[in-house]
Amino acid sequence: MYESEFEQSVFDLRREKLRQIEALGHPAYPNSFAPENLKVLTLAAIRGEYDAFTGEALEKDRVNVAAAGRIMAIRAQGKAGFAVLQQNGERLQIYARMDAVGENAFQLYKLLDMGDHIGVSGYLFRTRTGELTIHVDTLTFLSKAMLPLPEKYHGLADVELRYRQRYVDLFMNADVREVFVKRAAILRAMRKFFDARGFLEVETPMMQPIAGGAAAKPFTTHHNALDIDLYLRIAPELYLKRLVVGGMDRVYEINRNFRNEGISTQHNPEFTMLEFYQAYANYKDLMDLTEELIQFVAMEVNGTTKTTFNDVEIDLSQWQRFTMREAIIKFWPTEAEPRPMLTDFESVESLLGWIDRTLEGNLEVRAGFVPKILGEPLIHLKSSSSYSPLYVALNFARNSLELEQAPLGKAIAEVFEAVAEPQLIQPTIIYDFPLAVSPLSKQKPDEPDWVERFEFYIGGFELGNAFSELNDPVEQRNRFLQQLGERERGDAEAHAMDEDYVRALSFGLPPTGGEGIGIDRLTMVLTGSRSIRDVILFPLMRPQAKQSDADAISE
RNA sequence: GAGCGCGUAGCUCAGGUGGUAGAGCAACGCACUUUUAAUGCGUGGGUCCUGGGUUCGAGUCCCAGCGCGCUCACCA
Repeated sequence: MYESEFEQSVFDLRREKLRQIEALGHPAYPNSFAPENLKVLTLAAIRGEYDAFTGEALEKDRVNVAAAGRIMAIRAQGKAGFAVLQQNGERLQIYARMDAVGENAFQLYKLLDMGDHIGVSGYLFRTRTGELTIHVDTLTFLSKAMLPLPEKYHGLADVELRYRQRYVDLFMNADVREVFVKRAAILRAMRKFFDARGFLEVETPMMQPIAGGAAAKPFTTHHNALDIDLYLRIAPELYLKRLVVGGMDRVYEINRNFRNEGISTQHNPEFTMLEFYQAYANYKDLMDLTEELIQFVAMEVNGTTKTTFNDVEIDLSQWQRFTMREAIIKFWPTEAEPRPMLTDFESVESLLGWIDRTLEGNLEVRAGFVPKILGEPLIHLKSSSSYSPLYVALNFARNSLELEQAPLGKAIAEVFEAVAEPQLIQPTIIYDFPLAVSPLSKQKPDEPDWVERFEFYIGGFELGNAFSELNDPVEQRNRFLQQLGERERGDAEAHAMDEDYVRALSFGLPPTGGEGIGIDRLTMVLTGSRSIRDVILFPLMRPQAKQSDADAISE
């Protein structure tokens, strides 16, 4: 049954112990723990109630309690013994002595192992060292740990084992449990926030015939009875806006999206997103709402707007706002002058002019920043890690502009991501995005090449994306057609045509603001977790073949 | 997808320059009726990730593969 001899022998020994426990008259797997005349309390409730009581007070008026938990430490001492029970993240010590529990129960006690579940009843007292402890009268066996627990001092430290065997990680490492308690609190706070503002929580399809609403590669699945391929959704966006057309003026959805792309400390193939839509609002309204929301959630969850991420203190009550073009100028590194000016972003020619001045000015001067590789094809640049991201981005922008592979807006967005994004540690809203990278957003009235869209950043990565929704069906159809063009040119992430969505818009979508917020990433920020896998209970791992399977495969 | 690092007992980790594998916890046995990383005495436990190669000899060196982590790319 087990690959290791050690685990198999422990398992066999524990089965023998279970047999002995049954021989003493205790069921090996009882159906419940329900002592007579005594309500079973949680360990948290007992601690909450009696942690403040002195030993004298507990001696004067005896408090009888019943509780259950997993044995996390056990210290036998002749005809008595201590054990520490753990339940729901709370711990409490128990003390069992033969003259109190009787011969039979003490025999049972001696058959207990770390990891077993037991129930006890008895009275509370304080030991010589002052620790609150249950003096056990009756001992009930509940369930056996058939495998040995990890080391009791260091716990389970191997990162891979922690993700693969989260069930062990959770009861061994208290802080892991805390992260997921907070994650639940974050979801609760978000629902509270939106419910209080008249938003309706809805659920839209996760299996979609057209995977729309974002630029990403979808997972494909198949429905047998209908014999059709379906996609796991990459975003709920287009369905939620259909609901706004239908008169649900304020809706939100919190659930999973699936994107068939790379895995990193910031990306899991399935991730949780909050998306919400508010009729008669625009992106400026959502900026205010976003700042309010993040602060509210932080206060509800942590009781403070301060949080520490990557050893940097972040204040979620202090927000900055820049346009994308302003951000490039502001965050342009001084060692890489000339810094661009707003006019440089006006046309392909002006941008190319600035890029050339910048690359020439830096050539050979600052080796760490700009290596001498101007002539190289960009395919090598993109996948190489030996050049500065800034340099790679500038070259990519320049080459794609010269070869007319990308519009001006796409090049500017490229430069922005390389220059500014890593520096956006404190809460920052970046607004006014290029039309070219925003197929679903509404144009700015005075600058038709730019749209009313913003993203917000905390800790150096993007947490949310919002815009004034494009509600002109004719324009939307044109944008889809443009995306189809990019699809034909090989962009697998370009948007597909969604005729029914255009039809929905044709019935009239009111001016609407919509936003998506990555819950996993927000949880990272609020819990100080560096990896997204630390805030997802079961992150996707490559399945591990057993040795016997591996042999079979290789044959 | 690329680069770097890691993989030794159930767990946490040691194992200069190649010489047949070790500690603590856990497990098993004994002692111990207020301990708390309990203590004392004793015992067992390993395909050193997998497969090749070099060598008289490989945990150690070389090659390939697998898994994980980090960085980068894609992306949220």
